[in-house]
Amino acid sequence: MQISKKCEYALRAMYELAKDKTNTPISVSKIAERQCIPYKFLEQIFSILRKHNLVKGVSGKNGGYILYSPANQITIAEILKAAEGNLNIISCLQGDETCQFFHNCDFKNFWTKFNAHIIEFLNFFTLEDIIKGV
Amino acid sequence: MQISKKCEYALRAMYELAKDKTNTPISVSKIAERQCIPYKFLEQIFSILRKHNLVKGVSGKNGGYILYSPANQITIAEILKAAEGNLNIISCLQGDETCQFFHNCDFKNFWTKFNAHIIEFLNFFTLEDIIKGV
DNA sequence: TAAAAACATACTAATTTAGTATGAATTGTC
DNA sequence: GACAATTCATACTAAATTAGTATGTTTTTA
Repeated sequence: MQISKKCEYALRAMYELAKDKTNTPISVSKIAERQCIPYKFLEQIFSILRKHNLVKGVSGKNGGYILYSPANQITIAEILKAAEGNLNIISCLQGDETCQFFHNCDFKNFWTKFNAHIIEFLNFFTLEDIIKGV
Repeated sequence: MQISKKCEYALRAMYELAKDKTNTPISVSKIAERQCIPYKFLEQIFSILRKHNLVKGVSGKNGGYILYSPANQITIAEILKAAEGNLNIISCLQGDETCQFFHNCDFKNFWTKFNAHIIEFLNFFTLEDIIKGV
């Protein structure tokens, strides 16, 4: 039940982009430095964020990344989902049928509600909210 | 952000005890069999649950475990917290000062709220609720 | 006294997480 | 056109965590 470094870094990186109002690309190295994130690890994370259309990459000199959408339209859920792959708290919720009790599970209702509760929260807040201090 | 097997097993084990209305001890081996949990792993889990006063152990032949309190007084939060050690979603919330931003973190408000949201949910439901179908 | 159980602790194997390494492709500047 | 700064791509490795085993001792009932 821990938030991974990857998720934390993804959020912090997106936050750095969101804070910048110049709308010019910011390089991975600058963000890595500002947020104390290992450079090469962050490069990987940006690659994922780009593939999920959360950022746009600008190649070449003076290149970098910018947000794909306005900060008030990017939810925390989207960022975490991209970084983590999914937002399911337990594998049966993503269709892992290897569980003995997959088709008759006394906990499925509970897990489903719990997961929905979490996702509802993460969907509610955007990057803009973090900038405003939550 | 995944629920560990340990947590899942702890919940299932507690649930097995809660379902039994005879109030006589149930052995680890019976619960392991009923819930398809590796026996020795489950023994360890019960040891933890006992230390957290969630179950009482009865040694010797015909021994086993019984719930420490009525099922409607044992919350899911208590069980998960015992199994996991804590319910913090991110290490800074449990006082990990190694983070660069420990004293000035733009995300602390958000994580605190998120964590509270999760714990509130887990505190609300008891074992009895699971038996009733959530 | 034998069997069935909890209780204790150390070890190991598997998996996931976090991070490195290497290099190709793109683009602006001199 | 060369060079530098950047993204983009992919494979590898090291550290940490999770999941599970192994080897006992102690307690209690029949």
